[in-house]
Amino acid sequence: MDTKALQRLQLAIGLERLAGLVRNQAWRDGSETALHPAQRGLLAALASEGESLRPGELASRLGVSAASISDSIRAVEAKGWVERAPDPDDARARRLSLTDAGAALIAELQHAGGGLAPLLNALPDQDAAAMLRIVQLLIQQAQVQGLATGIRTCLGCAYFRPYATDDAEQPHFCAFVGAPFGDAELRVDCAEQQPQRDSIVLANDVQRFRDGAGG
Amino acid sequence: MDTKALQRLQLAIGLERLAGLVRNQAWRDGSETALHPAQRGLLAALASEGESLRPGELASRLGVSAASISDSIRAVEAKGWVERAPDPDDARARRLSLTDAGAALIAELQHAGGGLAPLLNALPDQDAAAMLRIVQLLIQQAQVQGLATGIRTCLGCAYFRPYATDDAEQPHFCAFVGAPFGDAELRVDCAEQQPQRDSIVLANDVQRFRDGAGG
DNA sequence: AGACATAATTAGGAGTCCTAATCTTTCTAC
DNA sequence: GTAGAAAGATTAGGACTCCTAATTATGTCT
Repeated sequence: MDTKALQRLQLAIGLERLAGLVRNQAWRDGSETALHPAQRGLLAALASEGESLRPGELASRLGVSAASISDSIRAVEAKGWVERAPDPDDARARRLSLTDAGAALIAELQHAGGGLAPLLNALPDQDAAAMLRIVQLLIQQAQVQGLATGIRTCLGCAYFRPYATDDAEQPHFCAFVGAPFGDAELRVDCAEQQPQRDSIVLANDVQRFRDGAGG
Repeated sequence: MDTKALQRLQLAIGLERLAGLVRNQAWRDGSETALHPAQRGLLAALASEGESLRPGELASRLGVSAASISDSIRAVEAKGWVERAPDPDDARARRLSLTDAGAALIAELQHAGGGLAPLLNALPDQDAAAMLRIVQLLIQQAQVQGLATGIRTCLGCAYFRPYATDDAEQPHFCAFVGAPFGDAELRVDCAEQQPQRDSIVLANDVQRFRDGAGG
């Protein structure tokens, strides 16, 4: 096996174990309020949205099937953290929103940082920024393959202009907020994200983003 | 929320989604042989070991409880991929080994690369190497917190000498194989790994590894 | 020999996922 | 305007991953 293949295999093993860590171990911090990532993600999505969401939106946001989100909704509804209401615009649909208890819980969890935060806080700033950029690349690649289509990253956003400035510290530009920014401010879940209609449009810029050095 | 906290939150969200991708979506590639990460990890551990393993070793290697590994063993045994035999040295224990069918399956899966490989192959070499280094840091941090104790990384190895050479390309040194190497050759699952007895010993070197630049 | 520790398993339960089927409502052609 | 297709949500059924606690058998130490 050549060096590159070995490297990718090691990376795959590492990511696999990290993923297992995230979904099986790290969230069980022993506290009363420990919550499985699926349920936490559901509450977090509602909290970040501020508004109510429909089950279908939630499913695509979280990357699971409609049937699965229905299961998770039942679980968090039974615990009194979300409410279902009919959708005034579409009688087929429902609107989900956080109860006060649910809002308080997710706020507390995000403030406390959760099981993964201690790992990430231990990361040097430079590595955290690098990781954020790499995560964008991986997610974008997943989107190209039809996975993870609901994730609202900068790299998949119509407003994103990678390496559009001359400033090495803040090389990117967001056409929505009209401001330059750097790798450290990249977003993985941006409420203002506008999915690119045509992924070809930014192909060149994305290439530069891939190269990482602004080249 | 300050910039740093926001960044870590975005990173947490991104890793969370990536973890979900790995464990829920990416492995379902539509092929007949698609295998859940838990079962694949079990077979891969046996394959990389070459020898038979005991359930307990497997459990610590994969970071799940003994009861959970028992479940997974039942599943792969029912499919004819592993065999259980009594352990000659300890009548309480069992030895697990791959059947021919199991060995063929895992070899095929690893050759094909699996669901995650296309994402990783799309990553520029430099980013893959950076990622490998960061993954080591995250896993080491997890180990410090008592999670993921069974993962055999360079950073947790008694033979590892980070930044022990003057060569910027191959700054690290492995005292087991007696050779210098770079970030791209870091191992996440090394059969020769010898866990450090005292994590204090290499504290200074690890600090340099954290800083990333060999400084 | 007695006490304790260790290896593995089972029992029981929560919960995440999936596909397929069902029901209702809305959209789209004719 | 109405028939048929499409879309939103749910249920049914099933595989499976996890856990803790209890159980059984075997080792080890004094």
